[in-house]
Amino acid sequence: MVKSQCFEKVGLKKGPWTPEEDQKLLAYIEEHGHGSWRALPAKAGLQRCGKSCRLRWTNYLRPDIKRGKFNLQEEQSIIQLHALLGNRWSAIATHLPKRTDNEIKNYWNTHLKKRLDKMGIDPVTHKPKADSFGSGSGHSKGSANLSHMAQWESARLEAEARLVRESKLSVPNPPKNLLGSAVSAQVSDKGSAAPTERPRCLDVLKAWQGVVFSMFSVGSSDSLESPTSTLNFSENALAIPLIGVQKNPTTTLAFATNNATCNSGTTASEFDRGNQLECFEKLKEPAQVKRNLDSSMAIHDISPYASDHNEWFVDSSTNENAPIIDGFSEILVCSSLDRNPTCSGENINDNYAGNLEDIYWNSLLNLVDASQTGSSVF
DNA sequence: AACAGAGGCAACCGCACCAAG
DNA sequence: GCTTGGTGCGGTTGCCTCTGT
Repeated sequence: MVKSQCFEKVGLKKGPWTPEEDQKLLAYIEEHGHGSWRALPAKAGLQRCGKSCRLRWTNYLRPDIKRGKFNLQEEQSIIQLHALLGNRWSAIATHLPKRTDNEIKNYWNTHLKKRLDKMGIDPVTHKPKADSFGSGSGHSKGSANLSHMAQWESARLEAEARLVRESKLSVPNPPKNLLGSAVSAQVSDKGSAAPTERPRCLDVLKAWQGVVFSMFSVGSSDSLESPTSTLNFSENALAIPLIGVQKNPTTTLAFATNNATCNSGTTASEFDRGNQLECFEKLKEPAQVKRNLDSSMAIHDISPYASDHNEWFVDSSTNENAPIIDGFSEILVCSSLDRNPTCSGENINDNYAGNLEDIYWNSLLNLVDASQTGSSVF
């Protein structure tokens, strides 16, 4: 199948758009909506191909686009989402209101990628370049679980995308009033369902954020500029939790923060083992974990840009969510029994220890569940 | 002031996917 | 089931601006 590409057509203009062209395109869409992009240029009196018009509209002219510098929160979200989703810029863009996939992609390529690289983090895998996560015999279970989280999130995003398409079909060609509301595929899905709705919080992201991003926050409020935090990786241990350990060796277990059965308030040594096992049984039941995740995703509508957003970012000055991080750290430290005298066989038997990494990741997933109950953490 | 190199970003290109016929 | 048109998406290019010499 050979399609005629728009650039093959003679007489069509390429290159930068002039203000006059912008005006024509804007005026036309404002009046009629875009409808068929292919037919639009002729109707609008533009010597451009439809594709070029669509690109100009979605990346530049759309009224709901925020331009200018990315703030720290946006940067953090991009990094975390990229860790989960890879180069799926449109999916990432759905979680960054008013930012286009193109803009995010450019920002990643020109800023964030280099910055991570400088910090010694592989921008593709989001692991330290001297990989201590999945060392030796391939990836750790943690990586695998993270991968599952990403898969779920991917599935959800795809479902969202389908909804977008469906909603577009049901409301074709929204006219004037489309301006001022979300228009793009990335944004309109939420907008069409409920105009005031913010994009849903990526609950997986929240959990991920709470744990992973602490690595960027240690010792610097502008963590991304701080290469020191990345130097804390040690062999065979997940680095992030270890940072917590270094900060507070007698921390509390809070890895299932809001689950009455599984929760906290006890120190590592006090932690009731029956309680642990009951909790872990729940956590380790994949269907349960997935149900938790699904219901969390279905119920919650907490934007990463909500006013309480900072609650689940690590604030290195106040250490607000340190309990979570430290909780994980405790677990992970205990996963390396030979290195940590506080995790002797008295406290944790071998089988249990063998599953600790599972526990870590399942606990991460459980954090998602915790947010359902109105956690103060999230 | 002039030039060169680097960085940033808008736009292009082509593949992939989907729906309609 | 196949073809075709429309659109979405991610990678890449090339122009413009900034910065250093």
